[in-house]
Amino acid sequence: MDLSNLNQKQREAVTSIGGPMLVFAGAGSGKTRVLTYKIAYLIQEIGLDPKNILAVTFTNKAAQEMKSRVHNLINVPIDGISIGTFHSIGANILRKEIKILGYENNFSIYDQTDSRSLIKTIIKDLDLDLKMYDPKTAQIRISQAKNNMQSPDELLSSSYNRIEERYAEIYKIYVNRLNENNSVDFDDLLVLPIKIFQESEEKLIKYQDKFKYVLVDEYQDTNKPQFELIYSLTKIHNDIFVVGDDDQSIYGWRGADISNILNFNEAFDNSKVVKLEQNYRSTQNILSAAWSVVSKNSQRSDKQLWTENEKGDLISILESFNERNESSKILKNFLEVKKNNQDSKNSDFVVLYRTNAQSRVIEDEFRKAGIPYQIIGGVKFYDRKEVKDLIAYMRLIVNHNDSVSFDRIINFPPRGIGKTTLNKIHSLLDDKKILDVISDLSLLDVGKKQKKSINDFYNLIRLYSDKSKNQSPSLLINDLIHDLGLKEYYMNQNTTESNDRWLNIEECINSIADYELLNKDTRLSDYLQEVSLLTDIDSWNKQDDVLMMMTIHSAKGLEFPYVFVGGLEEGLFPIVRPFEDGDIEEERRLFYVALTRAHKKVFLSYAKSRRKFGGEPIKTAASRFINEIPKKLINLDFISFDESHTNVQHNSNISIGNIVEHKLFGKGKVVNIEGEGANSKITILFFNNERKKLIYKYANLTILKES
DNA sequence: CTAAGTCACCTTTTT
DNA sequence: GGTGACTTAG
Repeated sequence: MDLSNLNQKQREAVTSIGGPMLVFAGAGSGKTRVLTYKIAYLIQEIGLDPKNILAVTFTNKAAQEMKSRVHNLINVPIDGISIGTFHSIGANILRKEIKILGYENNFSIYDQTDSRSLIKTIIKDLDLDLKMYDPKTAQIRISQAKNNMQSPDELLSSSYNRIEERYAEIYKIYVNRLNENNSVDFDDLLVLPIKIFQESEEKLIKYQDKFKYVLVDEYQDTNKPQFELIYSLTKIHNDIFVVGDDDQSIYGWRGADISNILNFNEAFDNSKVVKLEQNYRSTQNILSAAWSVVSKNSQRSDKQLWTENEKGDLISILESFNERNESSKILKNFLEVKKNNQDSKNSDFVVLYRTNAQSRVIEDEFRKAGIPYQIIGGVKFYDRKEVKDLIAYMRLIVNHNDSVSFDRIINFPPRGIGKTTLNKIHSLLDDKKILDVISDLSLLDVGKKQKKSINDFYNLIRLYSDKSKNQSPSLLINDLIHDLGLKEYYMNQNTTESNDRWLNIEECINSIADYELLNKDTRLSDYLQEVSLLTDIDSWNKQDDVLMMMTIHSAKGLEFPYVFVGGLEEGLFPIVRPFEDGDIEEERRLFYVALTRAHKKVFLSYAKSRRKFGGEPIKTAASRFINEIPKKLINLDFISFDESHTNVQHNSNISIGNIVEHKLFGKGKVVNIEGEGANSKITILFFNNERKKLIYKYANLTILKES
């Protein structure tokens, strides 16, 4: 195999076979190349069968790309390889083995919304107050417990008050309900395979034997179950190869444990470490800026990127009056770069931001200018109501236990089944399948009309269930939509909104057809699994010449010649939450990730005031991260004040983050300010955890500490 | 039971 | 400025 495209370190990583290896791969150091060559090398030079390789990537898209790159390198079919995200690999294992745990292999995969609505039902069933026992909090607690691999009983015994105990109780019921619904949530996709391996030595050996070589990308963002999974799979043969960069660890908030990478050689005996420090992506100036920022972090492995690339442009700072102004400056600079670089394409540019909410204003500006763009993230296609409704039909057709989907569609489109009737159905549930409950309506005490429509619904689902055994998903869905009269339903409303909804249904039909084309002999359940694990980024077509907009989290692993980062303001990036020392080091790593996406040029932008929730503008200050970049790397010419807007009043000396005292309510922290001056409304989170909104001029606050 | 209208909370980040 | 939960009139 020709390895002349690799530098010496990369070659070492590729050719050193056997035993655990950790590759510290800095941003732009050829990490993907190393992984691709490694897989190709294992197949071609070592003679490993592709089906004995497990490769974990961070997105499904990355998996697809890796597969085709390896194929291009060695020209041998590698269809047998197991490659995908942790979640999709977990799902595939469960499809085959979940019977051991008392589920059927046609299980549904619940997303966050589905799982939250199940939790909500449970809290209501327990007659608990939804204000006191918040479904969202419960969901977070449960997810954390699962990611710590804590059982409901373990959570219960570690609870320190009544409320926490209740959450543990909700957790316990939730686990049972999922099981009764023959459904799993996202966390289960990681945790249940581990459980199978714990309970069945035979299965564990089977998979240890199958996955003779295990490779993991973005290792710095693995969490406890993910570590556990690969640890148990590789325990015997020890052939594990991981690639990562602790400086790019940005998923701590969802349980990713940076110590997985920092302590790799303690977990895996006799491991080797290779550091890739030569960067091929960015200019020297960008790298120096990135370095000056991330080196402020205390918890990091020792390494420093270097490059042979030219110094390049300085980093430009764009200062704006407000978020609208910011958007137009981004647009203006985009147009200018394009003008000065005639061969640059729209797709050479990306606009990054900390939160999805920031995209709207920027989007407006580019739409008005007629620049084609695509937004990744935000409200996902498969999260839309109409799409979820359709998916719920498919799920119930496949899985008759799925009560969450049942509840969703029993009265959609409206067929006269209300809350009362639904409650009566649920009271007959016991441990039956939800669909079987309505197979016999003699026990159900509801009106004639209701009975008729429930019965029609039952027959419809049964009919399509039978059809699904020998009809292709796309034909099936077309018929179903026709039978439900969905087109008429949306068209009759004849609003822009309902028209949009119908278009989304059509897009959904297309996506099924596409999926069918790419995957022979697809069953409905395959498509459903695909859909639940798909993210926006997976559907991004790189061929399209469009400018991209996305959060920095979504941009992980991507690169662009020109990068704009918007909203570099204290409180937004880095984001800070009252009474919680948010992880500033993780925010800094996020900023590092943002900078290192760029090949040629970075624009950092901030606004001096910004609206939140469409409310009054709030004064904002430039992000500390901007000040962490040495002045010599910054192009100050780009700082321009908007003269027309300089007469802003800023007479109140109170600002977000101040600790204040109120005569009546005591001490608290300012978390929000709406408006300016004496009439501004100050939101204060008092130390007794009460939140109050006060008018500044009446509140008579004493500022105890400036933030 | 439905549809239309009001309200509260929201925004970190995602598989 | 958007969503989902709750309310109220038919």
